[in-house]
Amino acid sequence: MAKEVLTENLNPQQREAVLYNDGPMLVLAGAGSGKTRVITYKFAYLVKKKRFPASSIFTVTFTNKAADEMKQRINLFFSKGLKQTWIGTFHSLCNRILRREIDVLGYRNDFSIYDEEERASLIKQILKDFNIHEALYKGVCNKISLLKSALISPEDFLTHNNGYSFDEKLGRVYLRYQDELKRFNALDFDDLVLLTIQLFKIYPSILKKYHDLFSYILVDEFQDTNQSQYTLLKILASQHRNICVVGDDDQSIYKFRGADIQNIFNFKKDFSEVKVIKLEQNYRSTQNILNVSNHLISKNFLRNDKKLWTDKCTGERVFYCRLNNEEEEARYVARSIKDLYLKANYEYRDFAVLYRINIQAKAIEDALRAESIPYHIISGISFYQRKEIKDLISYLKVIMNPDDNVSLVRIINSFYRGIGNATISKIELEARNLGLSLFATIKSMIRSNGLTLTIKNKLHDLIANIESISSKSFKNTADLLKEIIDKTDYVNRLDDKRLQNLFELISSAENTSLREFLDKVSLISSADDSPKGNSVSLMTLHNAKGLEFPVVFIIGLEDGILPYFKAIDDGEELQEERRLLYVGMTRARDYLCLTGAKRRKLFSKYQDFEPSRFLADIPRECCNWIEKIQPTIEDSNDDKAPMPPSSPYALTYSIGTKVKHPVWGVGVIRDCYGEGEDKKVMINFPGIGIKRLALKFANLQTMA
DNA sequence: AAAACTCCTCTTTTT
DNA sequence: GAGGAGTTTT
Repeated sequence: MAKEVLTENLNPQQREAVLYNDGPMLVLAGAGSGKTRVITYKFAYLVKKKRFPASSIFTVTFTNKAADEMKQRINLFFSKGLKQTWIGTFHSLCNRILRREIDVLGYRNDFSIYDEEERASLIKQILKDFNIHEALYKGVCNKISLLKSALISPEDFLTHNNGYSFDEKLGRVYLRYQDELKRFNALDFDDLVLLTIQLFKIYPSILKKYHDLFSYILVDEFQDTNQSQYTLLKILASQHRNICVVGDDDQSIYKFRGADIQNIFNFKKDFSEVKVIKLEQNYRSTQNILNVSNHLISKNFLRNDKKLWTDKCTGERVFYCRLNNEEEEARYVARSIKDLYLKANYEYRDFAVLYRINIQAKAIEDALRAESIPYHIISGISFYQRKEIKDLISYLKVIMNPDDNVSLVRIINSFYRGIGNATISKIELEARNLGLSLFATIKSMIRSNGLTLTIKNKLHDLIANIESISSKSFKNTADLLKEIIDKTDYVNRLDDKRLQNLFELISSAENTSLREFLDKVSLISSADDSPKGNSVSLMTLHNAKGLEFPVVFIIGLEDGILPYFKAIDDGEELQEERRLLYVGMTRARDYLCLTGAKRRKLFSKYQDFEPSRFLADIPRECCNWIEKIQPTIEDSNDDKAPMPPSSPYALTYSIGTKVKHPVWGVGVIRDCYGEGEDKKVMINFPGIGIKRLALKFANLQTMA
């Protein structure tokens, strides 16, 4: 049975946001204020009550995870489920449009999509050609991406600088990069949005088609849009002006990737008739946590003022503890986790440790391991970025789009070893001379005589394999992948673990066409990072956005770490660091614990750190403020977790022991206290809860 | 193709 | 001061 659109389930502001649909609306949604709820209800309301076709609502977010969650929650309102919808990320929705329309822009619709790595290898190649130090590629990639997200074309960029500066060179690299992408029939992530804009600007008739198709635009995480994304939204909304954007300027933490917080303020100017709604009721955190967070963020200037409130209780005080060094900090965190785990009714999955930079995780890992606390790290490295996976995907890309030189070179290097860079350069030079693709050039060079026989044989294999695979039709992409593996000796060089990954890739390719599969793997980065097992989560503050945990630790509250030293001299960046801390704090439901170290190792040398300047922005009366700083003497025994087992009882019933109780069944000992006859245990019985029992009467049985 | 050497960086990373 | 990437040497 489909869920009803019951607006009584919403608070007044949420309801207003759902019911209002006479033009542009800006919903300023504070952390934990139910913004996804508003978007899903609004979607359902528009379709069920206002008779908008579901396929006419362009609903856009930033991550696949968010898009999937939204789809799922929207589908609950429709008994049959929706089939044709436009709910997705900017990139996936643009991709969908471009796959249909791109031919007018001089690309074929079997274009490849390049990720960071492929972009980097193309840029490296260009730098080499231009005799520019190749090691600069990272900075060049970044700058080009920022230019593209700011809608500055190579031509614009070249005309706006006037000398032989570095920018002049950068401009020429940028120009060449775009030309090469087109020659390879490839788009990078930025192009997906950029070319969609171009398409609409150059071809009004195509724009008309999509104007007629989309009658409402819903945008999530609007504060994270860059200029090109916002431009696309403006173009799409220009006719009917039915656009609702939801966001929170206080949670804008992706400036370094081009996100422009200014878009929130521009929205009010560009759509002067805008209706602004603030969602300030928070359904997540205790009052203490909100007090602390509100105070902190209020120190930022240039923001839409908001004050989160809750009808939850005051809750525990926010902890702040400063320790001597990173090891002690980590030990403090680990022991606090264990302590809370044992004393309160929390699972390990209820805890998160958040940090500014990835290297901070190391000390925490060591400490958690020492306390045998299970944990997992949520990081950016994904399944699809592994070498063996990307090699296979490159093979698929060449099969779909033989002009894709970056992928072709990659598969030559990984599948047809023995062909070195010298040979590849020779072929590339020839390709330029002939004005042919690399693939066609290789074909012609096999027949000419400028190469050794061994190399010719390898190249012949390459061409023959690709052509034979391309000419066959496969039931699905899994079979295609198997064929590639059969025809090459690639798998012989892989160890078991990598082989296992390949099997996983193959099974994920069942039931999809080549095109679908490549779109999926190109536009997904992190392969479903759903929390593995019941363990503590470790992640950067950036990765924590959108999540929530009952207990949150934020470590490294030091000037130089948070705020990071590179951001300290720049007012804008300092504000972003403050927002980063704010995002971290507002992840917490019940407990928030901040820690810092006096001394830590950074860049392989010990340095002293002052407490974070942000600590001055939070009200102490909401906190428990502890400084565990010992000048020199190693003295860490006074803060050991409360569990030193010494009596015979404690030995048999030490923490973690599985026991069986005649009434409650099997449980795990969480705490053990008291002496002799009065000894009591605290036991967590799964599904029943925590019981405190006197050991004398409990009648426990130890289990293996 | 592996080994040795040198140089460089050292923040965060939705697609 | 470690670790990665690129380059040169064997």
